[in-house]
Amino acid sequence: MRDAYCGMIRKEDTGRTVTLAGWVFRRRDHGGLIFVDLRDVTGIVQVVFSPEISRQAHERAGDIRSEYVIKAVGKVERRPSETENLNIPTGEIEVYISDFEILNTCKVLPFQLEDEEIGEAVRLKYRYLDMRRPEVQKVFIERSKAYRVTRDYLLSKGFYEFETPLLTKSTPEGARDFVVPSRLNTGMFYALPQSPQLFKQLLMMSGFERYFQIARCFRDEDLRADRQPEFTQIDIEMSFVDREDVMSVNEGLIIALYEALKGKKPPEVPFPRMSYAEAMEKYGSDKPDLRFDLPIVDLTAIFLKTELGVFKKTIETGGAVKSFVLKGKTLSRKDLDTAVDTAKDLGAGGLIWIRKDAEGLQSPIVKFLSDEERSQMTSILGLEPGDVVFIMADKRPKVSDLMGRFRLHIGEKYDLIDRSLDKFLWVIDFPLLEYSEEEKRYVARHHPFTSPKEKLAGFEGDHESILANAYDLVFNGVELGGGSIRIHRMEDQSEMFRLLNIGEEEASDKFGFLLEALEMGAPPHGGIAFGFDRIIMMFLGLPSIRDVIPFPKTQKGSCLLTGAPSKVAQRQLNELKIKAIAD
RNA sequence: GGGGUCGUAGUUAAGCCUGGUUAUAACGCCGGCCUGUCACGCCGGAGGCCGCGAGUUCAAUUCUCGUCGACCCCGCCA
Repeated sequence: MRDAYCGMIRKEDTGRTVTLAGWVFRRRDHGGLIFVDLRDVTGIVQVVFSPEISRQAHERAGDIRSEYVIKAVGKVERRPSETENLNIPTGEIEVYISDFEILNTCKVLPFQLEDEEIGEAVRLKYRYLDMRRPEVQKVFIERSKAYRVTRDYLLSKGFYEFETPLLTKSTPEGARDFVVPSRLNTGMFYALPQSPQLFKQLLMMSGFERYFQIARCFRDEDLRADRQPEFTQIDIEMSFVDREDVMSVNEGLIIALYEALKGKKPPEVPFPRMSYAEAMEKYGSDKPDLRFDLPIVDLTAIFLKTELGVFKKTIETGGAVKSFVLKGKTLSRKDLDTAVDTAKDLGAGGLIWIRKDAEGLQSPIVKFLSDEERSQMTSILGLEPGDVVFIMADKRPKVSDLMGRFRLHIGEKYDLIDRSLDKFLWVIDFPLLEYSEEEKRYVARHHPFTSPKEKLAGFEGDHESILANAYDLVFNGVELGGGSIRIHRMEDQSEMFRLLNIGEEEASDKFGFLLEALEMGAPPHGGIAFGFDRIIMMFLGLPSIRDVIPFPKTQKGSCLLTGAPSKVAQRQLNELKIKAIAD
């Protein structure tokens, strides 16, 4: 149909007669002369309709409108020198059209493609138009590149690519399942996979040793800027490996993706590591953003004998006093009051601020502090005039979490985040278990097949002190992925179930097939899964995961383009023996 | 489940706090003119259930409540 691409024509093609096909991007009708920017997937080129070339083509070109689809034949010519457009790659030439054909017309669009400020709802309703925009197309071309880089890298490292079932078994633990009714088995349901976790472990038991899948996963939980109910993971599992093996192979994958999408090497290789304990202590988060330094300092030791009521009470009941210092910013009394309000919005009981000036420490509470407390604070925090200390006191895990979120808020608000930096971080040594208030028992922090760093047999101590052979990769404060070395022996798995308070019957009912496989020569194995969409989003510097998914869902989980989810015909429900109990 | 922001021509916004005139602008659209534009230019024109419903009021785009939708966050989720 065509023999040249719009965006590829260069001055070297001068004199060539080309047949182009594409969309009318912009039209500049001068009456006697009509310019059209013709666009295809490669870019745009200026085509000229002139009565001196073809009276008939020029006349008909008057009817052309935005986004008409045309095929046009013409001769490539150098532009007159003063009319070159150096802002576009094809700006040195133009194509004089001798004949053209309108392949399709186009109604007036609901929004202009060149308008960058269109609301997201309109863009999603007409996503196919939104994706006509070159900047949006670029995202998905980069995404396509990322698939290829992933496959090239993993295949070159001896991995085999698999597909695992989408219609699978609902398993407890983890996220809420999307459920699919089975017509052939009335009253029974499949679940869409939250991840291919159990299948990839079974493939290790099959002896493939290195598995990967670019896998669609489903989780029926509330959406966020970086969370969609269906998303894509790079899912990986390896046999006869320890933690170092998994981390180094996968660091290589992430570096390859970073280089492909950002066109440069990551700043720090190998990626630095931090224990979960340190991350929580210093940054109040298991995914610290290291692009700004605002470390949290524990002041509990200073205030062991304090007269200040809040601190005294908190410390007596086993809580902690945490702080960080904001340097180099001038905060008014109003700014400080706003900070207190923000802290309360985050869920803090309160926030204490102390300002250091030439005379000393200024704060509503400073009169309750002893001289020693003041001087210790000044020296431990290295306070200088102009600094502001923010302090919270609360129960232990809560105060870290609150300070972590407050740290992010202050970092954001006072523009402390150096956006030119990219900070990778492996977070390791996660706790194996965490207490679930809801279920009144310990649950696996990662999943129940994660191996502990030490033997569980006979363990009777503090459940929360057991560390897991697990690792997360964090990038600029966002979790890109995580994984673990798995339990591969049945006796260790039984110990794990004992700690989780899962009975033998329940275990065999829910995961029997996996447990049986463990007893039939399961090799040591471990793996990781990365959020593919998140990687694309982060490496392209985009603010939302919706920007990198062709047809994403809104925050309420609906698709504005198709109208999903929707009601289904009564006949379909009848076949499934399903009755809706609410409208 | 909870907290917050937003909803006005096709699009993006102003007006609303402090109720009352023909609801304003830009882009887009339609018609006319234009042979060197590239966000072409100039002249003229059309286009509104002010998201929806109730309430307050002589009077509501404007105030109140509810509801629907979009977005951000907490819970939830790895």
